[in-house]
Amino acid sequence: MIVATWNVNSLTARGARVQTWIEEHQPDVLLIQETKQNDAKFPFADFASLGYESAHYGQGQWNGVAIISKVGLSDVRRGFGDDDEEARVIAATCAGVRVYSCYVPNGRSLDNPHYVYKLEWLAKLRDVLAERDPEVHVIVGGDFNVAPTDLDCYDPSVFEGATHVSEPERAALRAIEATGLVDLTRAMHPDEPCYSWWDYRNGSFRRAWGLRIDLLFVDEDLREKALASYVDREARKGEKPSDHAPVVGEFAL
DNA sequence: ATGTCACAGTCCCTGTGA
Repeated sequence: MIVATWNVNSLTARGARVQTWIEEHQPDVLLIQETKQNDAKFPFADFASLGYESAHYGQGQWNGVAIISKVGLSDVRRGFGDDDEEARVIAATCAGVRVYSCYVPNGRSLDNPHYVYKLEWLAKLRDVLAERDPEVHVIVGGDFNVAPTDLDCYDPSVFEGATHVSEPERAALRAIEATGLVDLTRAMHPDEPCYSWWDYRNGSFRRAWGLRIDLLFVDEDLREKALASYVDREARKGEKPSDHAPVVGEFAL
């Protein structure tokens, strides 16, 4: 089973590239973030023609998360069931695995109310995951907008006093892991940076100025069944790329 | 740090968010 997560930075702008990537990589499940669409615009038919069912939680101009699957898609849940109006999380069951597509708030700056929202959002995600059925496999993927350790950041000195690397954000990720989840890419590549995002500005990609902020958290049994995890840097190259590359996990299921 | 991109509004530019 191949599961990937990809922040596409507008599915409207990225539709053709996303379709090509799916055709070439044939993921069983793709977790998408930042569709920036409402349901009326979401390309359900295009994905269906490739053999995928889709579930979308869209909002329009901002945010928007989706799950597409060719191994079944049921029990879809949108949001946390609270009064948050931002479309940042969708869950579904695919081939018996509970999968989540998450777009964690950016935070903007440490003194911004959006940073508080980010920490509260991550705490809510932890609470949802803490209450899950331990008998069911789970994959929580997405753009977490947090680099878990300094290895996940090309130059920690540049990020002093900034979001994405602060201790409270990293503690929030550890709290999620403490529910029994493993950061798959890091578990399989303990020493390589494995960046997944590069700023569009400054030639960041060619200079390798990246962050690893797109993550796949899996339960401990799935980690044992994992065959590979990698970032597809090719998808960051060429015409009109997203600023994020897909992160892939492969499992013997 | 800032060499970009995408969006909406009201247009071929500006503000916002990332």
